Amino acid sequence: MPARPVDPLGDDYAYVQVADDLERRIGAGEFAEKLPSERALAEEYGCAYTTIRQGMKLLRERGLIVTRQGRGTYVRKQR
Amino acid sequence: MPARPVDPLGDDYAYVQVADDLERRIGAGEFAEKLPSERALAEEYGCAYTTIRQGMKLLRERGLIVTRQGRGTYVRKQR
DNA sequence: GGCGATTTGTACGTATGTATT
DNA sequence: CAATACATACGTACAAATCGC
Repeated sequence: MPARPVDPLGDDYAYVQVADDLERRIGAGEFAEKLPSERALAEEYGCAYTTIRQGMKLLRERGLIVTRQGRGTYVRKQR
Repeated sequence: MPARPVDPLGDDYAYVQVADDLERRIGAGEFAEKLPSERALAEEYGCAYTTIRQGMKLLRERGLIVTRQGRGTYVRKQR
């Protein structure tokens, strides 16, 4: 279940595409608990580190993940 | 009532300093209704445009301002 | 309606700081 | 102490919305 790389011509902004695709992958159970590092995701999605961070912020606001400095980003147990 | 430029050695992060100082100036009634442009504020505060944007975001979350693309940023009528 | 000027929005790449392992 | 990972900050470029002429 690989990442769907960001489409620069897509209707949505890159960071929204990232957030939506990560949400899809999380929903599919791809990340049991911990997500790859932000830099690794940037490579996977073919976009900038800062764009990944914008997407992650969206997911935090959606309540899907929790991020801790120096540790990583984790899938939030349901709710 | 000039801006208090960002202090790189301050306890708070630059973007928090910006937000706090703008809140102070808003409270003092310096901006009747419209704030200077983000780029102008960046010059005033001696920091990057993107840092101003982070501070503005904080102020939006605090409910103090409203921002509209192409128009500008406005002081929110109390509530 | 067009055009340019202004202003906010998104995106990039990089550097450095801070926390955890 | 070193490696890893997130956080902040910078500067730049271009896109998109708005406004005035």
